Amino acid sequence: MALRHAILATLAKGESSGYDLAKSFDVWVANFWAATPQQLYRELEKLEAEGLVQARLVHQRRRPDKRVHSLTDAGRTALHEFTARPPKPVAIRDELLVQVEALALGDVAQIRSHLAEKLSASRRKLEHYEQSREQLLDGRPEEQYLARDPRIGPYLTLARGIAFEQETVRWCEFALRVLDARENGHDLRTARPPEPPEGP
Amino acid sequence: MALRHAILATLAKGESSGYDLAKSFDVWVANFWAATPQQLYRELEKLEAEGLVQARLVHQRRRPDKRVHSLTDAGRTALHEFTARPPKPVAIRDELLVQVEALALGDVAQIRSHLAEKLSASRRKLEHYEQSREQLLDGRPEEQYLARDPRIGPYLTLARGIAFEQETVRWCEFALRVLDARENGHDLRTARPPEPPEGP
DNA sequence: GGCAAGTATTCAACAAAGTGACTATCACGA
DNA sequence: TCGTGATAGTCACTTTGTTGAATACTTGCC
Repeated sequence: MALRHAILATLAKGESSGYDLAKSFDVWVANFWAATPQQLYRELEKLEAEGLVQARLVHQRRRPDKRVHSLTDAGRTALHEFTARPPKPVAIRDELLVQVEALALGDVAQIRSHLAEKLSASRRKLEHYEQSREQLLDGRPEEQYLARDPRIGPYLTLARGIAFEQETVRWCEFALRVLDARENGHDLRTARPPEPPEGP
Repeated sequence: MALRHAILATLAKGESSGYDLAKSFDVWVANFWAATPQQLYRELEKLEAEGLVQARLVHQRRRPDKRVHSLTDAGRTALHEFTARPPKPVAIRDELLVQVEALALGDVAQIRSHLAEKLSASRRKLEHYEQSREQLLDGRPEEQYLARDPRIGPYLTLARGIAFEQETVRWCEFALRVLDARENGHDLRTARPPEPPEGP
């Protein structure tokens, strides 16, 4: 019963269809929770049955009809109660890190290429996040936003996502430098641990 | 079928009992995969049945007997094959971030205290990781380790864990400063985004 | 005019993960 | 000697998550 709260939190920002939700819970987009469309549709049905969410059918001229979901008062209450409970510790499952852990018995060339792919995927994700940030800020200075805008929650989680991906990029670069140096017998003075650069 | 590879990767560092594994897969310890003891014992049974892992019973004088598991050749092969396949994207599930996302409808005071708890938990975890790092390095300079030691895999994943927790600490501090400033109407010039400090 | 790609949702079956309680043994201290 | 806590493992049950479809409409491109 945890995905449901992620859905409620997303609907708190405004009504949306299952399809819209699916896009924002996509693994390539989500910065704090991932889910497949199937999970979302199933959970939305339950939430509706329990009265935490209501749906209305929207006819569209040029597209299939869609069901647009929004929070009910009960949903808002449930969300509030959820935020008051201690959160479960983060669960991270990272197959790439498992592969790196197994480097000694693993296929080093393949792991290198997985690292390289992850690096470019993270860079793309970072660009995407930065765009969302621009949209949220909408030209205003960050300080003003932080001090007053009611959408501070989404801004903070986005900031977390950005920092996480930046860290991922630094770590992939570090790991690749280390592996390169080992293969070529170069010295490692250029392959320092991922000390974060100074921010912008 | 993903936990199994995490188990194989851990056993690649040396044989261990289910109980030992449980400790290193504990949510408070694991830096890339978390699992409960039940999951581990169940998966170990399967791995044994499939011949990827072998177990021997160890009688202990002062403790209950234990079953110590180690990789078979088939297990090593399976692990190698796993590292050659493209990894699934990271899955992160972070209830605290869901709560922060829902800040506008949430219990702000409670969320603040969850952030504060997370902050101190991350600091403890970081201390723990730093100790593991000292143990791995064993007094040698990092460069030498990076260039030659066969346990480079565990070192890299540990480095990732350390960077991740440092990032978590920075973000929690940032979020707490922002919430404080909002509550007190202070200005936010001291609540900058989590720009990483220069490393040690 | 046909086909891919995007929008929008649903079904069925299965695999994996989480919860909570339960059984033991031993060490240590009050 | 009684409880606590660490060690070591098991059972039963429920909830989640994954896989791989199928359906149906529209736009845009070649």
